[in-house]
Amino acid sequence: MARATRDQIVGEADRLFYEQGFEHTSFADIAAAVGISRGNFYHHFKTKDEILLAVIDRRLEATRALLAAWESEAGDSPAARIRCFIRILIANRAKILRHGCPVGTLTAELAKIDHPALSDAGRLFALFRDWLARQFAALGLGPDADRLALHLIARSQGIANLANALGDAEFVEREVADLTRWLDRTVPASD
Amino acid sequence: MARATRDQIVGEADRLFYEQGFEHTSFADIAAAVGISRGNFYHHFKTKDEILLAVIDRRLEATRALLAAWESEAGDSPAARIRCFIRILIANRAKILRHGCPVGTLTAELAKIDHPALSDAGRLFALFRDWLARQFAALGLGPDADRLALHLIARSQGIANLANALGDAEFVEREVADLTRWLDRTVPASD
DNA sequence: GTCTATACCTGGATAGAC
DNA sequence: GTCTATCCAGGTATAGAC
Repeated sequence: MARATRDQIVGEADRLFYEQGFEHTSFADIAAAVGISRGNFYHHFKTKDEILLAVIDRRLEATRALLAAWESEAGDSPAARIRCFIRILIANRAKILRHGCPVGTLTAELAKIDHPALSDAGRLFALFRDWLARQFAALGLGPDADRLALHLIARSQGIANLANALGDAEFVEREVADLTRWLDRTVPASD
Repeated sequence: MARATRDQIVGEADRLFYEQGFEHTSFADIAAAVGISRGNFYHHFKTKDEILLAVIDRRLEATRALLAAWESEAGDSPAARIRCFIRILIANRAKILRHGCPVGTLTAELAKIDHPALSDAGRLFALFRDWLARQFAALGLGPDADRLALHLIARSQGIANLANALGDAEFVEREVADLTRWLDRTVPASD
């Protein structure tokens, strides 16, 4: 079954790009993780850039599913939805301490090596940005919605970044608590 | 003169590691930038890790000098000194938009490839952390000094990170203004 | 669709002449 | 201290058998 092998390749590549970085991960690494030969690998993907784009697509799809899950999970409350976003720092704490934020580290790496897929990776940020902005707008903060969304993403990035550098789990909890207080101060009391 | 060539190598490596990343920069790149042959290169540095350590040392030295400059520049006001720290985001804006924060991106890269020099790079963060904590302590915020220092560094990292991803200079100025207001709220009115 | 074999290149590292 | 020449490992990519 062609699809199954292809999906496995993309899945392992996704994990390895996150854990070891894009450049640091070789075809041999991915092939070994899937349990296929390097030759077979090329039957599914011609170049490394091609598999990077497939990984980004996979992440985009996963992100859309995540946002949809938060919407149904948190019901009609935009503030509760935003809290779902903040809570991923806690839920994924262990991985973030070791490998940082999947979106932020990939974007940073692609920016550094001036990779053409940088703009594609940027769409991951845009997904969160637009979704968060919609939640803030739903709270009646329309004029500042995008500004607030970016602020929140920047704060999250900073926490993930430093948590990764320090390896300090307590720091994450303290900063998440601080970020939650910021949200409470920012949203109208009605919510 | 041995020293001169060595310093040139470290200087160019420092720049290239920042602009292109550590792994992405080859000996050929550095040698070409300095204008020497690869063979000569090895007369000064035996391994790539050796030159990485030299670059980190150089950055540690430069950071100490920077902090000392801020201390004399801002006189006896700890709050003014902290504002110097925040202002580097504005002063280095152009470079940050293109390559991110030199400290944060190096640390993130070394963490991702599990490089032994990660702890050495961590000393760069520690330098800022301790210095900022001392300033907050001087403001009478002793019990929270380290917490506040880390919060400030995380906020800066987030701004640099997202600025790099978005390529948006206006975002930096908005967030720096926000961070400055945070500082004004945090420090006792006396200062 | 999967494999083995292999071509080709880049990058880190060494040897030895000058 | 600087060079040229060279080695070797690992990484991308291709050819072709099964």
